[in-house]
Amino acid sequence: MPSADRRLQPRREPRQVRAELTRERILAAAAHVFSEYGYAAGTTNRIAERARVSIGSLYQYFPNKDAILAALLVRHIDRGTWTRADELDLSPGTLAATVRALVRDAIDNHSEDPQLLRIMIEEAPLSQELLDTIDRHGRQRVAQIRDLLALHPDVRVTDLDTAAELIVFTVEINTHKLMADPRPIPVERFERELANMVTRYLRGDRHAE
Amino acid sequence: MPSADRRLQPRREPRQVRAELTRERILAAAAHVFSEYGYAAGTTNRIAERARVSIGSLYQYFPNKDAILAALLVRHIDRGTWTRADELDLSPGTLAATVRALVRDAIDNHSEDPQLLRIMIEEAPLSQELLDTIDRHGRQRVAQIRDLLALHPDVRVTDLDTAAELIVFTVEINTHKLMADPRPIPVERFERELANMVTRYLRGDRHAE
DNA sequence: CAAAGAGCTGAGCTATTGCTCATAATAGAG
DNA sequence: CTCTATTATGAGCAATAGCTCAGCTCTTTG
Repeated sequence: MPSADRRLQPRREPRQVRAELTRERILAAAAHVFSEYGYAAGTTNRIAERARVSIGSLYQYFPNKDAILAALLVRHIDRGTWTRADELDLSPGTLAATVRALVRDAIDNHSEDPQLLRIMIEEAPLSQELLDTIDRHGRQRVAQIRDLLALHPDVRVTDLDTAAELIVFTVEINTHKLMADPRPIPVERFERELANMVTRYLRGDRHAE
Repeated sequence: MPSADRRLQPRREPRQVRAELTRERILAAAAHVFSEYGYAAGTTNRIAERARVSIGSLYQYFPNKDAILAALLVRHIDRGTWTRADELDLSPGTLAATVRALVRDAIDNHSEDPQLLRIMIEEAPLSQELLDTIDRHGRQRVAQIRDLLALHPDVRVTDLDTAAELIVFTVEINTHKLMADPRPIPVERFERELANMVTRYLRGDRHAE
């Protein structure tokens, strides 16, 4: 299983509709196969078979197996995550609602194919390039949330940067957990408690620490 | 790469000291190799080589590759996690300190070989049996924390079960993240903010929700 | 309606892996 | 010291993976 070739770009750009369709079929099949078998056992032959495409065709559009998963991941990232900050209410007394919107957004963004998402994040041998892309998006999101927190009058947390990082990660990872859990907590309860935790944290408090 | 044989027990129980040492060397080597290469690329031959043991010897004590990682995981679990509940202070006004102790404990428990731990949890193809073991321990821990929360006078959260599950997972996973992060937050800051979040959540508050 | 290029096919090559087994070395009992 | 059970060895097998390439079919173009 050599994968010395680290290119992630297709070796041939689709020029006909037919080709575009094939590429699409491959990606769709890959999503199914990875999600069902995991990354290691999700073989390229299985993917090709499921896409009803020959293995040769698969390798015309993806230089190697990693590139297929990378394409799926990039596509997911590009679909965007988290509500845009400017659509949120920043008037006093609205923190709970704001946080709740963020939590709900995270849930929505992960309810599509949680199993695939888990595999992409946990099992995939990500290239450095891809890791950087993910990292960049992560930072961007953290920065966005930090700015949001800075603007909201109800936020009384001292260390804004750490707080932003902490809640972005916590919300995201807990959502993953919810989706993957074989016996998950009911969504409403989960959403409420997670939002409560974040809200109370951000509000700070006047008790003795 | 067949692994139809799902046994996790050794095929031969060590009866001489020499054998016990060999087994130990294999496990130590496996920890290194998995931690360095990941599960898939951490081949049994590499492990045997690192342990300075023939591949045949390896297969005398572990029926298959999965069993090696399983043994490492079980060993980690058995080392125990989280402070015993009865050592904690339950008098009023001590919630922050209590939570902080729990957080610190989680950090301590994961600082040994975070990379290996990550691989065990994320990359390992866990058998149902092992999954059940992990699940059981998880439930036990959640139950333990829930009982603790029920006893503490400062805790004002309504849904105790959900709260316990939420904070156990959140603390653990955030600790993982901290360890794995290429550019991690300073530990003290991390510890403080995470503990703050949990404490404030548990305290509840009297603001309008 | 050709010619040319784009797209597709799948048998099979190469590499690698998990693992076996016949054999040798070593340890401990009597 | 001898005999037996235990432990160790490593060449190599069987399985399977990722991936190539020579030749085919289909589209497009002029």
